[in-house]
Parts: sequence; structure tokens; C-alpha cells
Amino acid sequence: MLTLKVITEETDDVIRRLAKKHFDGKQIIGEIIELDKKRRATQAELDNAKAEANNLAKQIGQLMKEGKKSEAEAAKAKTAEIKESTKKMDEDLKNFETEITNRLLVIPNLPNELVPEGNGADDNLVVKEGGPKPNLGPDALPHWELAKKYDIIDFDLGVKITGAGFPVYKGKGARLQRALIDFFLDNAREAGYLEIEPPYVVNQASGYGTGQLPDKEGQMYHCNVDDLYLIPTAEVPVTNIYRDVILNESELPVMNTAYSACFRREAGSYGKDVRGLNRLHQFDKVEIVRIDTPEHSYTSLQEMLDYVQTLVDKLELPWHILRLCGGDLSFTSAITYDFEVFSAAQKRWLEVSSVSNFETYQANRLKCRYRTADKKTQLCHTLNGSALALPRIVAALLENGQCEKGIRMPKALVPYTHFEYID
RNA sequence: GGUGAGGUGGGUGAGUGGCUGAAACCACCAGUUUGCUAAACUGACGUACGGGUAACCGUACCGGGGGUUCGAAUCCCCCCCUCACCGCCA
Repeated sequence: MLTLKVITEETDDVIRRLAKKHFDGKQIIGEIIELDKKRRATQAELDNAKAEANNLAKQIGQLMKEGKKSEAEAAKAKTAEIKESTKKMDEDLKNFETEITNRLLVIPNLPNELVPEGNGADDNLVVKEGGPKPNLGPDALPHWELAKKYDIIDFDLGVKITGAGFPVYKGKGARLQRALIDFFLDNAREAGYLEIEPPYVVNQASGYGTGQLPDKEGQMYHCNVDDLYLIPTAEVPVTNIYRDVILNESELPVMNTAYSACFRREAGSYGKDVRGLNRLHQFDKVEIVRIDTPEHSYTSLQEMLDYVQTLVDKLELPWHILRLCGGDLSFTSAITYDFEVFSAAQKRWLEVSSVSNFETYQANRLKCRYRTADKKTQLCHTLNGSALALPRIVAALLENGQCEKGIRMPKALVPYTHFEYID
């Protein structure tokens, strides 16, 4: 969530920037500022009353020691009075605070100035592209048919065991999954990221920390008996490592990578978007996470983009990078770049990575801070990105790699798959 | 699942009603000494909110919530978590 400070000190600017996300913040921010004024006044009054009561309590102790009973009794009566008066102030203060927080929670992050205006996917800006364009014949098959032809991914079997969206990978299909995970983790490690193996199930506090709760509760699988959530991405457990932590500036940027299975209910999805590997309830992903100073976070973001680009390049896939417009930007993000690869047989772009800077938005809820050289504590910036999500990469590898001999694997991957063709 | 022990600052750990926002030790930071390093010595050293240009002052916080009391880390109640042993299982 946004900090109270930015709202009270840069009110007009905040309202202006929120408009780019198509969020009209004028009223709610006015309310917050009013509530904050009342909150401050109440606290000042309450603190004074409590200070007086504390003083009296000390005096009573002294008077008792000296045997001045009647004076002590008089002081006691006075503290009782004060206590009565603080009751209401205490309640008011709590109310003001929760009212303010409730409002802060529904205000999205401020978009960075670089974020283009726009309503939806069509307004996203292509900032860079590359990779070899495949030349497939008219008889090129979509990946779900290739999966069947080579018997490497069985969607029906997944339906039998679990349900739609839980495919079963077999033979070279399964080996390709394992190879990609290994390939991504090795690359991340060589780029300086510390490998983490996190829990795949998290508690409520972690869900709130990264912002999946309360708003996206319906998107996560929930274990009722233990009140735990299956993670939708490794971002959740990895970022929560730094919840309630004060880092030293010298430790930044923190660079972590983690593989995990990811679980998403994807409530409300339908149609061709969910065909084959395009959208699953369980999938594999390697994530990169950074915690950084505000001064350096945009350098970090660029390094993350450059890094992800090396992955799609090594996989010999045609790619482009989109800078998401205000309307397409997620609630918590200040700026997001999506990597898409071209799926030649489906003739459409598939999102395989989303790299974002959340600035202090996530850190504020996480209470992830750092100590500057001059000993001040400040909120960190948090960033994350997929590097990469497997299913759509597999879809693109299958479709773009199809040839007479089967499906050709990119050179960089062969040391991991130990085979050159799926045939 | 059963039984027991325990949750105090970055760490270890003292503290059973006022002198405690919290001893001591360790770590970290600054300085002195030193040819360098080490050692030794000196000092500083929690977080949040509120007030103030600032120095600084006030309030709250000893797992969380409630209660008793003029006054609670300390007493009472509820909850959460961790550890140990046993059982069960991988």
C-alpha cells in the first residue's frame, strides 16, 4: 500500500498519477487526509492525558512510601478520572487508524512516469524485439496436437487424476520440464542470484505481505484444515523472507531465485486462452526477486530485463518486450515489462515473463526496510520477474521447433535435455 | 495424536508489581592506541506514532488479544507459535 506520507505530502501528484491507472482517487484521498488530521489531534491529546496519568502513578508510589495516605487517595481519584477520559480517545484513535488503513488498501500503486497511457492490451508499448522468426508450413500443428503426436503431455490423464489444467508430462515431455528448470536455475545462479528452495504452502501473514490477500483470495488454493495457501508463485514465500526485516544498505541489492510449482485457481478463465498449455492450474516457474534501494532499483529492473532477454535468446525464440500501459498494469505494480514469445502455430504471442518494480508499495505492507549509511531506516524497493514460466515456453518450443525429424531443441538446452529431438 | 518446557532488543540471556525501554555478555558502528592486522580501551547502539525548524520531548511496544491494579515484561484468562520426548509415517 501507499504510505500516508506520500498521500499527505504530495496529494495532487498522487491523484494525477492514479488517474493513469484509471483510478479516481480524489474522494478517497480527501477522506484519508481528513481522517489523518483527526488521528493526529486525537493522538496528541491522548498522549498528553497518558503522560499525566503516568506522572500521577509515580507520585502515588512515592506518597505511599512516605505514608501520605490521603494525598495518595486524592491522586488515585484523579487518575481514575483521566482513565475514563482516555477510553473514548483510545477507541477513536483505533477507529481512525483502521479507517485509514482500509482506504489505503484499496488504492493501487502509483504508476511510474514511463508507463504509457492506455486502457488495455492494445495500448501496451513494444519497446524491444528479437529472436529468429520461424518459417513454418501451413500444416504446422499447435502444441496440444504435437503433445499428443509424440505422447509427451497427456491432458486427459490429468483430468482423470485431478481435473482440467493439471497435465501429465511423460517421457521426453517430463524430461524437458526438468531440463528447463535446471537450465533457468543455473543461468540465474551464474547471473548472481542466490538459489532458494521455499515452501509451496504459506500462511495468511505471507499472503497479506505480498498482497495476494485480501483481494485475490479466490485465486489461491486454500487448505481449510490448516488455514494455509498453495503458492501462486515463488514470489510469495521468497519475498516474505524479508517481511519485518531491516536490511543493511551494504546487503542490497538482495538477489534471489527460486523454482517452484505454482498453483492458481484461474477462476473465470475460458476459451482458447486456456487451451493446451496456455493456462494451467499447476505449472512450473523459476522466479527472480530483488530487494533494493530506491536509488538503484531502476538499474536493477533493467538488469533483470537484460537477464530475461538472454534466456529467450538462448532458447532461440522470437520475443518482444512490452511496457504495460496504465490500464493493463497490475494493482501493486509501479511499472511492468512483459516478455512474450511468438507461438508460430497458434499465431499469437504468449506471455512468458512479467518483470515489475513495486517500488515501496509491497515493502510498506511487508515492513521491509533498510538502514542507510547514516542510520536512518527507509522502505526498500521490491522487484520480481519470471525467469521463466515453463508452460508457454514449452508451447513455443514445441510449435516453433517442429520439423521433419521431430521437434528440435535449442542448442543451449541440449546439455540439459540430453536429447536433440523429440521424436 | 499424547506429554512436558518455553516465547524478552541483531544474538545469548537476566529480570516475578513502581528504581526497567529493559542488566550482563556477544555482534555491529564510531573513535583512541598500533608499522599493518589482531588485541585492548572509550563511546554510541531497538521500532513505530505524535509534537518541534532543530536540539529534544511525549506515547506505545518484552509472541498476539483481553483483564486485575493508582502503576504490569512481571499477576489472571483466551489464542498463536516454537522446542523436547513418546506414538505414527516418509
